[in-house]
Amino acid sequence: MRTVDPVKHEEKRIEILAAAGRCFAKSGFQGATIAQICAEAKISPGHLYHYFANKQAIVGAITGAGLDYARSRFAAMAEGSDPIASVLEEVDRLSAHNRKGAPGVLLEILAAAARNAAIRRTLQEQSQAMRSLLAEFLREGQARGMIDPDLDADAAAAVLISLIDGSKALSIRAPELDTARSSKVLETMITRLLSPPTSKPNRHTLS
Amino acid sequence: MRTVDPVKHEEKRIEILAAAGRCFAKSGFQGATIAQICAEAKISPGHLYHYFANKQAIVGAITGAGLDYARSRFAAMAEGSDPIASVLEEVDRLSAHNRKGAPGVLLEILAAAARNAAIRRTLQEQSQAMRSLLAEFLREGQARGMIDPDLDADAAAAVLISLIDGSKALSIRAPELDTARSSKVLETMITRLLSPPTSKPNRHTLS
Amino acid sequence: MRTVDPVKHEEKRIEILAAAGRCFAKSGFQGATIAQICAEAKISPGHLYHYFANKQAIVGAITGAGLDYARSRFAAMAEGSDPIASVLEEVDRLSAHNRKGAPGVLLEILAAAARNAAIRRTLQEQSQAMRSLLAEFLREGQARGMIDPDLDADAAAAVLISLIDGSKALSIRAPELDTARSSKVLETMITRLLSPPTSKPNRHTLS
Amino acid sequence: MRTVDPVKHEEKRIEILAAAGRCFAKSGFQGATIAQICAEAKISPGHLYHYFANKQAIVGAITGAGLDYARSRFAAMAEGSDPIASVLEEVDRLSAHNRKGAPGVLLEILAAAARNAAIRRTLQEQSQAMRSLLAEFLREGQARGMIDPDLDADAAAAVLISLIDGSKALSIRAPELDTARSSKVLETMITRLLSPPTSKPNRHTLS
DNA sequence: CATGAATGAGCTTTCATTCAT
DNA sequence: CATGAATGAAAGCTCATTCAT
Repeated sequence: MRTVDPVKHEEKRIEILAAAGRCFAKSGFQGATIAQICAEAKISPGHLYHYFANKQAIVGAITGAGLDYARSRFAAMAEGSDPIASVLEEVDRLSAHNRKGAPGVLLEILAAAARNAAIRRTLQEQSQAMRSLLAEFLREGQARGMIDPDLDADAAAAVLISLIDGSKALSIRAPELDTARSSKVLETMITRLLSPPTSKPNRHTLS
Repeated sequence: MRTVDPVKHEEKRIEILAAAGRCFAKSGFQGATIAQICAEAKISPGHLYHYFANKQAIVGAITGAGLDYARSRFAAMAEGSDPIASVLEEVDRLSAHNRKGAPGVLLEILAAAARNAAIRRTLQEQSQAMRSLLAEFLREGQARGMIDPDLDADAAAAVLISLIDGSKALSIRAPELDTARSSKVLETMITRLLSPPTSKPNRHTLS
Repeated sequence: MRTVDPVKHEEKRIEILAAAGRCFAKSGFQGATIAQICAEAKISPGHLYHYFANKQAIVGAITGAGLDYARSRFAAMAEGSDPIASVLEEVDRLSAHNRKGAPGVLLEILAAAARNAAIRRTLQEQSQAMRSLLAEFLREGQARGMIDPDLDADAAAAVLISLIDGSKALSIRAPELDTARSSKVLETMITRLLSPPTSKPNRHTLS
Repeated sequence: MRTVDPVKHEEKRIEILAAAGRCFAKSGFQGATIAQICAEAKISPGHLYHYFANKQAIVGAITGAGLDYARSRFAAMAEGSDPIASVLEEVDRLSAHNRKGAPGVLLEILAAAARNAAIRRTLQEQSQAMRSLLAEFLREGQARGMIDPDLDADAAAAVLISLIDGSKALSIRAPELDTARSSKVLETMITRLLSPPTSKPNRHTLS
């Protein structure tokens, strides 16, 4: 009788998620209210429940989307020819949002994951996927002699990912800090970690 | 008949804070309720307000105490003779709690700081103090030729601190990961960052 | 599907105000609880806050409405031809409620105004408006030779208004008193105050 | 064993009542808290309950004391030779406090009496006593030809007392008003009400 | 006498969620 | 599809009162 256009439905859903994302970034998962999200998305509270079963579902979707994005970035990374440069670029890009003073929703997700099993599971699945991608990329680099062959690729991938989390924290801990300077240290650190022992050209990042 | 024992009062206060800390770790700052904290501390809701003006004050005290602890660790660090070894030890100690699966309250503080000005201020003050301590320590190491003299000490200190935040995140993202392996990468990374360029003894950390 | 009927909303608002008025008259501004008002209005506690931001707003609306009514009566007064008769009629009408034993909310407003700046302001604005109306009415009477020209019209207006407050108090102090007798004295008093000195027909009010 | 000095006990009781009176004047009967009263009286909450069974008892005592004072003033009145002058003086004195901007606790009592049976009873007993005193005084004046013999003494007494309530209200409704001017109207009004019809010397109050 | 720690019922207010229209 | 009125279960917090010391 009524043709529910699934495309339109999906579009609206995404629109609501975007609004929710803005609210979550501003007020946190618990702090943001359904009313706030509805106002931002310009729909009524009742209508929201046509798209999401409850608030938790919105949080879950945002969490998934946020992590999906990060993972997609990592997938794109595998295409570069210089593995270290690719990693640097990616880390830089993902911590770039910090410069705006908006820490985004990542810290919120991490804190929520510590308490909420569903979020935790999503986070861990996405993290594992990212880690696999990155580790594989590092191993390829090792095979090509461009990355320190002694490095534990899996563990190194995990640590590199956690650097991004750390850089989000850094933007809150020290907003007054010159991001150029801290980025440079970050790059030096990653470069020195990944570079093969004999080659020392990476030292140039400090000069 | 007369004097209130201020010692007893302080003891009770600390007892309540401990209970609150447990609740916050379990449910988050917003998720934990006054009733929950009171039950955990075995006092009545009304009585809690003899010790704290409001919930925010409890959050503030917990935040302050948690950060104080971290800072006190950094102050102790300055006493070691080998600066790199001292840094490694401290980073290790502060991310050690992760192994228990209890991420503690640090991620909660970071997420809360993004939205709450009072918490943010506390966090930033403590962070700055820690950064100063650590930067000074690094500079001394540079003067003694034990740390790369080209390193931007202030920025390096900031990044090192954020590594701890990252390691907390890591413990949630990948609890299944062997902490020994990730710790080793972490140590390698720090060692290579801090070591002076000519000396290559630090490479041994991988072997 | 669409428009909120603003008429219905306003009707409900008035309904709630009426319920609140009954509760305030029974229990006072502080004594009446939100739960009590909701029960009286047959709505849920949460729903009340769709119509009023907080309890104070309800008190303010009741205060405003109560005083508006009194002022509207004074405005109507200016139409009589015999000024003294008009004043008597109005004073009588406004203290008439007392006979039911229900003192209404006026004394509550007066007591609250002594401590609450917002209520005080409303009360004073309304009082000033009433006083201006009444003073102007008296001055017209003086011009027409029907009111004692030596009378300070502004001060007399203020005193006449306070007579109504006093009559509310009287109904509580002495409910057993014959209202006909006290009303007669009140009328005599007002008549003798307002009448021009030479004419003595006003004395008849006692006979 | 322990000699409870009943004099000291009574003194303390009065001290507490004075403190309570200040708090009630500032915050109202419901608004003032036991803690506030204790702070003002410089005693502990527990100790307060050695002197009063509960808060209601304090309110009752304050109510009684406040009304006692007013009644005592009326008793003193009976000694003057010119009855009208005595009444004027008394009304003036009792509304004098208003000039300080402090409306005192009378309006609070009136509002409370509308809802609380115990307070109402106290108020009505005291009011009746005052009314009897004043009515008798007026009757004596009538016998001596100094007060209008046609006046209903009882009702007039009631109305005169309510004038004082009204003047308290006036001080809140119109604090900006010149008290000298309103007092003068008040005096004129009372004088004209009470004066015997033939004598017209009272008119001088306006000149 | 005197203290203040302790209680717990009850207050105002918020908010995810439902449902008649 | 879409609305927003309506619900009601908490939440944080207050405060009169009690009681061990």
